[in-house]
Amino acid sequence: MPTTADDLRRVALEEFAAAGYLGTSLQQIADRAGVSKATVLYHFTSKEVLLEAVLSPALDQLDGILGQVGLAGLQRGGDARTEFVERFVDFLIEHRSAVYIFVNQATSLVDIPVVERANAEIELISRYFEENAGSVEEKVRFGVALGGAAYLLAGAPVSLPEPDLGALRHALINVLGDLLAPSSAAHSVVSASHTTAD
Amino acid sequence: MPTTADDLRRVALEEFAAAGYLGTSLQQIADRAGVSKATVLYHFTSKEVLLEAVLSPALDQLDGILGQVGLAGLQRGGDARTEFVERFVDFLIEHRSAVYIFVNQATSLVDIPVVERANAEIELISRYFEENAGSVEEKVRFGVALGGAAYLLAGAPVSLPEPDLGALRHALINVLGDLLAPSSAAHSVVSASHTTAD
DNA sequence: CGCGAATCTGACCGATCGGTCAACATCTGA
DNA sequence: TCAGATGTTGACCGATCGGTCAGATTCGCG
Repeated sequence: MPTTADDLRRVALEEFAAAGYLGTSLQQIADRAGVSKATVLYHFTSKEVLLEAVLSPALDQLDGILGQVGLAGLQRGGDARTEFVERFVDFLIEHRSAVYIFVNQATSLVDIPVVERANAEIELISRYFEENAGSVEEKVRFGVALGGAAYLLAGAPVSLPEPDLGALRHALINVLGDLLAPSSAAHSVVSASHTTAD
Repeated sequence: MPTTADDLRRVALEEFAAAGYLGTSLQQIADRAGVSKATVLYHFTSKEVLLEAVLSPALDQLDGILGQVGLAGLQRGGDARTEFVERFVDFLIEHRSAVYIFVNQATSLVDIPVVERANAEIELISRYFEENAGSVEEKVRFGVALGGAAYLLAGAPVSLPEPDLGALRHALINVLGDLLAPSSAAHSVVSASHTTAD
């Protein structure tokens, strides 16, 4: 059974992603969770602490992915890249609300520790892709992949087949695979065998 | 010489893009423009009207691009697509702050007419790319291109060579050209002849 | 049972929000 | 010159914000 704190984390995640951190009041979160505003501030000492509790699980998992794949392999672009893309897409889908928050609202959420942690991790990954040939374009490719995926996975007015996450995952792996391929060769590096049927 | 209304539009555009529409108060805009808050509300009857005045020029230009290129050509993917990509990238760069606002803050700005107009235009373009083969992946490619470019052009933590917009433009045309190419063939459809030197 | 810890709440606080208004300054053309 | 339009301002308004606090309620456990 979900505890009150769990409910509040879940509701806050949805509201922060849909209406924005600044656009969501503690009163709204309390109402949707069926408790009073004072209860929210009992479980989380401030709105910032609530945001941190909402984003931290996603950032922890991102840390894990970077550790497993090994960032060194991303530079020269071997199998580590294709493996990274698959794990990265699964991460983006599973934590799409959290990713949307710290990708699309980071610029307006300065001086909040958990947001600065997210920015640091994004910049870290970006640097490894950058150290390949064609520095500027490589950076652009990574930035477009990250920002584009976050935009697409949360409320873009590009009506997607919402329940069919499998097809979305397949398409994202292909598109991001192309974007993050080490050179301009090797299209569709992820074969259909990795995913369910088209 | 810039009028007070011009100053307010310029300052509001920067603030809305940097701190978000909800995160920017009329007092901040007034202070940065060197006038009182009441003066802001004299020139623009409400905060929403100010937002509309800030976003409308970009949306008008987007209308113009769609009219010139001709949306019909985008479906079958001929020369119209490559021409569209170049015009689109120039539009994204020139109006990057406005694009960032109505791409990354649209979900939290519901029921605001100018934002709904922006969503309608984005959805319109998306539909033309969708009617090609591979519906889902085509949509994903367009969504990633738009959201990614908007993310990259405004404050992404992917430190770019800021003054060198020419290199950025070149890279974006290549990357978006790849993403929006009608099939999985024809990499780097935009040759170097279209841009300045590398 | 009973008692302390954990949970929850309504009332309240200062600050800031977008917006209104009457008064004042400045400019313009007859 | 002077009257009306235009521009600007400080004072003020109700509403809502994040956050505090004392007290009520419920829970776990000897």
